[in-house]
Amino acid sequence: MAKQHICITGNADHCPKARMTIQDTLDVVGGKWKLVLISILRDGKKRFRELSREAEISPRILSKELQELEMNGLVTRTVCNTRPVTVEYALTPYSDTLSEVIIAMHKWGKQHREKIIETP
Amino acid sequence: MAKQHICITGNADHCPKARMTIQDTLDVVGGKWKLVLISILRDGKKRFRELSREAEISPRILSKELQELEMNGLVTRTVCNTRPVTVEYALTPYSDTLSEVIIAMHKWGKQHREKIIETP
DNA sequence: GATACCAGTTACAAAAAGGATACCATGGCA
DNA sequence: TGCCATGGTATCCTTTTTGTAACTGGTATC
Repeated sequence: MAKQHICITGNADHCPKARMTIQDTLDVVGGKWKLVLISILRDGKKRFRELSREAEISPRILSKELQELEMNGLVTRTVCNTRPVTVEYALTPYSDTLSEVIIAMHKWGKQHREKIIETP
Repeated sequence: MAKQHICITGNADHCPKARMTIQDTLDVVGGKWKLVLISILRDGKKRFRELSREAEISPRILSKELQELEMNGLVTRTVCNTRPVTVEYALTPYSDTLSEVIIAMHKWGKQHREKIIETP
């Protein structure tokens, strides 16, 4: 993750547009968890443990994924001064630009599930 | 890959829709290469070596990814009886259902690239 | 015969991802 | 004082994914 094959020099000839832009997206939001976490956070902010439980993801991985999402400006981390300190994770406005991707994947997953159930 | 967390029994209460459907999609089309390959094949059918060169993917991985895509009904494999045997890979009609996902990811990658270039 | 291209496969290595457990610090409660 | 909960981190280990290099087998070309 975080490698960027963004070619600023712009020799677009050997840099087929479609392939590269999709790889750029995957660099930021690819992998097993990032889109799932964003999709969960679309229901509203959550705390660390809540996310861990809802996504069924171990603290270690969750911590790493959230840091990466934060670095890419998709998620904010807020420490609340409650009695046992709690931390809230929420989506940034910028993450809204991913709506189309998430909605498309959500729709496809739904229709695909229906398809493979009716034709076993 | 190929694990399915599709819960046919349908206890949807502990099966939050958005999360699961996105994971279903990732099971089929997740990973580093599948969407890239599909995106390349949208320009038209390609042979094995062509794909290998265009995606800069090694034969071993390419072979595996194509098999998985074929198993999921997204790609067809056709052996042509040319002199050195060639094999053509093409998208199936069903793969068109992924258009929205691919186009959305393509658009996002493009705009994200522009964003991070202008704000370094 | 030597070379090269086709479509892969095999064996092996490296890296990434994932999981389990223990641990830290803070503070509330009994 | 001991025990719980919070949000993590550290350590160790296993599994999965990805990559490299070499190789097969067939055909065509030089």
